[in-house]
Amino acid sequence: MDAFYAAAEQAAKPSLRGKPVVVGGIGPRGVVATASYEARVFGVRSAMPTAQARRLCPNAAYLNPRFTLYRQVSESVMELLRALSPLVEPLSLDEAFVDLEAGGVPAETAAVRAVGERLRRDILEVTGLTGSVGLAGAKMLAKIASEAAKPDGLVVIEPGTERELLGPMPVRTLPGVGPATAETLRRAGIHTVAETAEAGEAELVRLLGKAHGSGLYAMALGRDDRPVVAERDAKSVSVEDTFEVDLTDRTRVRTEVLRLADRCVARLRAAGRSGRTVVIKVRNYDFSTLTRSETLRGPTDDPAVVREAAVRLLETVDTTGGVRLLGVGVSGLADFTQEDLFAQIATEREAEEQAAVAVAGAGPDAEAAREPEPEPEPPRRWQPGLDVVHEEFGAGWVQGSGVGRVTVRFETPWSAPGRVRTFVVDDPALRPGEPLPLRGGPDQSSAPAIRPKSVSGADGAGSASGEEISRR
DNA sequence: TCTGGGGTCCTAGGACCC
DNA sequence: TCTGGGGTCCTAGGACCC
Repeated sequence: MDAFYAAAEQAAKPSLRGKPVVVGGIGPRGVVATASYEARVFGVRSAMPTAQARRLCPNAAYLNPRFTLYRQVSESVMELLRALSPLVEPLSLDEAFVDLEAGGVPAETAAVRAVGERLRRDILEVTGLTGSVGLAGAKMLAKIASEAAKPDGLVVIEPGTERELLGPMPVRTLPGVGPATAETLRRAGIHTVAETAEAGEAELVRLLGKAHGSGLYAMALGRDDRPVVAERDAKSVSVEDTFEVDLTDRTRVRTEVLRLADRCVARLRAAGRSGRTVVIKVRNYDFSTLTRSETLRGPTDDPAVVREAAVRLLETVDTTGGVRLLGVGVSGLADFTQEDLFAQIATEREAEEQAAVAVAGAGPDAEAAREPEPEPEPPRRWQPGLDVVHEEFGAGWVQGSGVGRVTVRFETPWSAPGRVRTFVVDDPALRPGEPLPLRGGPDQSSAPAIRPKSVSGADGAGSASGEEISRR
C-alpha cells in the first residue's frame, strides 16, 4: 500500500486530500510513521523526529495513528490476496508476499501482469486506496520491484534480467542491508550490487559474518529460493513506552514497569499464548539501551509472575540519571498455558524470596513492589485525528485542542470537505467515536444525513470507546 | 524541539552435559 | 600429571524491517 497510514487518513478526511499529512507520534519525542507524498516533497520521511518534520513542513496535518482503522483496511486487502492464492505471507499491515504459482497462475509474464493489474483495481475499489505490485520469480526481487513500482504502479522483473537490473543499484537496495552493513561494505570499496557479487562469498562472510555474508552474496546474484510461508506464529510479545520527560523517581519507574507488565500479559492472553522468558528494556537519558532477561521454569500467562520477574530484573539496573524508555516483553512462547504446578510454585517461591531480600535491603521503596496498585491509565483526551461524534453536528475528527477548547472538523469519508467548529473540552454533546469505514457510506448524491450505523459508538457496542464513554 | 513501537534474526560467550 | 570436542540453553547486544 502506498503511504498507507497517511493515505488512509486522507481517505477518511476529505479536507486532507491533496494536502501534506504526517502520521506518527505527535508528542515532543514522537517520530514519523508515514508521510503522505505531499509531505515528502518537503523532505519529511519515515522515522524522522516529528519535531524535525514540523520544521520542514509546518502546514502539514499531524495525526496520531489509528490502528483500528488500518487493521480494518489491511484485513480487506489481505482478503483480496487470499483470493489469489492460499499462500499469503503478511509482512506488516500494508505489505505481503503472495505465491501465485500456488494459486494456479501460469508462470507467464502476461498472465501475472494481468493478475497484478486486476488486484490493483480491486484494492482501489474495495479500500479507496492505491497499492503497488512487484512481480518476480523470488521474494527479494518482488519486493524490490514493488518498491520501484511505488506509488500506484506495477513492475515485473523478467526472469534472466535480474543481474543486469540489480547490478548498478546501490547495495542499500537489497533487503537486509541497512546503515551499518552499507558502511562496512563502503569501507571495503563495495557500493553497488555488482561490486557485492564481485567481492565473492568468502570476502562477504569475512566482513559481515556467516549468515549475513552468504545471504547477501546469494541476493547479489539474484538468487533467493526462500518459500512464501503463510501463518507464522509470533515468537515474542512486548510493549514499551517512551516518556515525554525522563523518569528519575525509582518508585515511579517501578510502577511504570508494573503497568507495562500488565499490558504485555493482556496482549499475551488475548493471543492465547504464554511465555517462558521475561525481558525488560531500559533506555537511559543518553539513549544508551540495555535489556535484562530471565527464563522461568515453565511458560506463564500469569500477570503476577510476569510483574515479579520484571521488577526483579529492574532491581539489577542502575536508573539514576534518568530513564527515557521502559519496556516489558515475553518470549519463548508456548501455544497454551502449561498447567505445571511445580514450576509455578517454584517460580513464585523464588520470587518471594527475592522480594524479601529486596525489602530487607532496599528500604521503603521495595514495599511498592509487593503491593502494586492497579493502573488507572490516564486517557489522553481529544488527540488530533481522533474520531468524535457530536449530538447535533454528527461525525467528525479532532483537528486540535488546547486552552480548554477542542476544534472539530465535521466530515466523513464519503462527505465533501467539512467545516470546523470549536467546543469547550468538556462539552457533553461531544464524545469519542469509532473510525468510519472508508467505503460503504451513502454516496454523495443521496441525502447528506449520517447513517445511524456510522455512530455505533453511541450504543456502546464499540469496545474501544467503552472506556471513553463511561468517563463522562 | 533528536532519535517510536513492535517485531525478527544473528552472534558470541559461558554454563552445562555427555 | 596443562588445558578434548560437540551440542544445547541462556543471556545480552546489535542490525534490520515496517
